[in-house]
Amino acid sequence: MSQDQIVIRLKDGTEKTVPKGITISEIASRISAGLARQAVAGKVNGKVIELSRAIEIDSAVEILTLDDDDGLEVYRHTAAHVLAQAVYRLYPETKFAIGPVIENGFYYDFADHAFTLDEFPAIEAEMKAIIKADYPVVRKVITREEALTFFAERNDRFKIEIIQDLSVDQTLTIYSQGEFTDLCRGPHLPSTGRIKAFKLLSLAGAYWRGDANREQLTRIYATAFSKASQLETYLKFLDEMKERDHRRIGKELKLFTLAHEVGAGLPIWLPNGAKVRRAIERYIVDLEESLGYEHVYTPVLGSVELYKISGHWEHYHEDMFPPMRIENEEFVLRPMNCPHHMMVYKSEPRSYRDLPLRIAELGMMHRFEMSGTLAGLQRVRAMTLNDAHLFCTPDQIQAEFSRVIKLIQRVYRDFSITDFSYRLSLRDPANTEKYVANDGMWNKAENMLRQALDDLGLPYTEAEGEAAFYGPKLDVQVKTALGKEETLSTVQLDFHLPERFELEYIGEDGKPHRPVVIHRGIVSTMERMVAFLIENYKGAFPLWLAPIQARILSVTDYQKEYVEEIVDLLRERGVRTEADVRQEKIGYKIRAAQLDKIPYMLVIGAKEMESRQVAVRDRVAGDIGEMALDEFVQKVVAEISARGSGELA
RNA sequence: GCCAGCGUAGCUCAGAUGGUAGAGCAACUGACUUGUAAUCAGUAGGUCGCAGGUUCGAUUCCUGUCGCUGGCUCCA
Repeated sequence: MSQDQIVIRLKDGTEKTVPKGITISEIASRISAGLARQAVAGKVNGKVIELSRAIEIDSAVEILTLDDDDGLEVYRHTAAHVLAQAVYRLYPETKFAIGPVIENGFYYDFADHAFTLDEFPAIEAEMKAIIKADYPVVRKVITREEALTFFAERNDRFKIEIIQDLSVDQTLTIYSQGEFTDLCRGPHLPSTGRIKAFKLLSLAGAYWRGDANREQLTRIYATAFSKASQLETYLKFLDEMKERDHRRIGKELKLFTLAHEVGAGLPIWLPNGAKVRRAIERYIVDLEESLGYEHVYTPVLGSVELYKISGHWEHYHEDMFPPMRIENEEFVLRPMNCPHHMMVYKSEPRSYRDLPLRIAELGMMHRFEMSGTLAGLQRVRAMTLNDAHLFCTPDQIQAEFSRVIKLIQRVYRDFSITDFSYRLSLRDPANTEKYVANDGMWNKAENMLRQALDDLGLPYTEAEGEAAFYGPKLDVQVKTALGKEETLSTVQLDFHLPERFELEYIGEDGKPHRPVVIHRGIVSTMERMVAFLIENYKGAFPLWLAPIQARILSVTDYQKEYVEEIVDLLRERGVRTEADVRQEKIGYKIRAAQLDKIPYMLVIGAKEMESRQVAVRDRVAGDIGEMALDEFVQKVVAEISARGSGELA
């Protein structure tokens, strides 16, 4: 092969010999004219680069189109630059921070101009003009000095800080389109005209570099799609997600209420919500007791001294309600149940024969959350956690951990929760003062968790800075109706609290040893769990969780007594039942029951009363015909105890 | 807490470039005794979040404040 030829391997595995220095777009043209038209970028040896970039060595080459996630990312990234250019034209005083691509869109952070929503139409119009002008996007490698000079001239403090923070050997590139130039790693579309559909979505404050102590910038959220129809579909999808919002459904179905007279973040559980919560509480307590957990009750108040021992006072102070002083002693509302459970352990001398000791509680806690973060039942200031602390010997950690994972999997199956992921939450290495100091302990705990996860073969991601102050944890992450990720279940390995509380057990050797504690929450706090379930089920709870499981509808007044008899019978058998004997047409009552998402409606007319039958209507399947009353009772009782996955309406 | 937006009957929403407000559903009353997603008629319900200011006059304009929503920090 001649010196000026190289070999490229394409996505389908075929190899091509091409001239050295060939560009990505030339390769695309050689493959097909259609691909050349659709190409937005290339991927060479795993790295995404512009179509205009040349290849000098043998490489694996992939042509990216908007059907590839990487291609769409390039597209949105260029859209972010178009947004910045439009802002630069309209409000030249604006300074530019960063404009990354995020899931489903992108944003750009600006400073020195106070944006309002009213300006969106003008910005969008300018963006359209920039797209129409079809400016080529030109990449240029520059030196650190050139870059610093350039952005100093533009007076852009953010870009200068970014450049100064990059390592000296980092190659710097700038991208220009028309009169606008931005510091950027790239890659980008060949020209602005390639953008077809975009929309500015919202405005938000965001701290520079995510640090609340630094300048607050204005962030514009936006999205872009390859086709207008896709954008439409996405916007419609956002609207539909809002229909799932637990705050909306919680109001409609009278599950809970929030009143400012009571206080922000302090929810009131209305009868319907309380029924759901009680069903969950019964379920989890029974299940835990069957697995050897021991449930206790402990007070929601605790002496400040208790939290000084635990370390909460030192590390968690700011998240707690301030102390109240009484008879020369200070008390706080507890933000976590762990210290009380430590005292359960300490209530008597322990032997290795007592371990593992699994202390559980539906423990109510209060945390001072900033007002701006509160949201329905999802983020509150008073919450009840499905908490437990497993006290065990070091040898038992592995087995206990895996029992907890199995419990999580069992519970998620019973609740039909399928969309979740595991996250190993680690200490933030850059901010160690947030955590209790003991590097040996941290490393040991992190390694043990990682080992346990690998042994179980669970897929997981790692997240720095998400650990509890006293130790690393495994979190189970789910998504809310608005697409935000949140933690539902958590398992934490703790070598710290046993130390602070000087916990001991007498080992086989007759000597005292220190136990290890595993903190775990399975069904989360009752508040967050119910919020999540409302969204997951769109308010249509499966039978075993539904606040009202059956509603008995009379066709006329004359069936009133039989209806009451059925209600009494079902209630006696533990079925949450109510009557609708209003003087309304049956269609009206059925519609009302459907809107209330009640799993079973029993239609009772003269016929049914005569034959002691019930006409059963299923929330999803509709009219499923008549059956004997006893037969229905058996059916519904069996289905409740089977905890059927429920029809996701 | 910070940035932006919003705040009209129980709920969902109209409305006037300043002359004290409407609809549907829900509620209540009456008639209809009704067969698988809305029977008809009537009644009642709001100092237009709250407090100041401008004005002859404000719910509409201005300021402050409270609440809610989205986001940031935080987080079960």
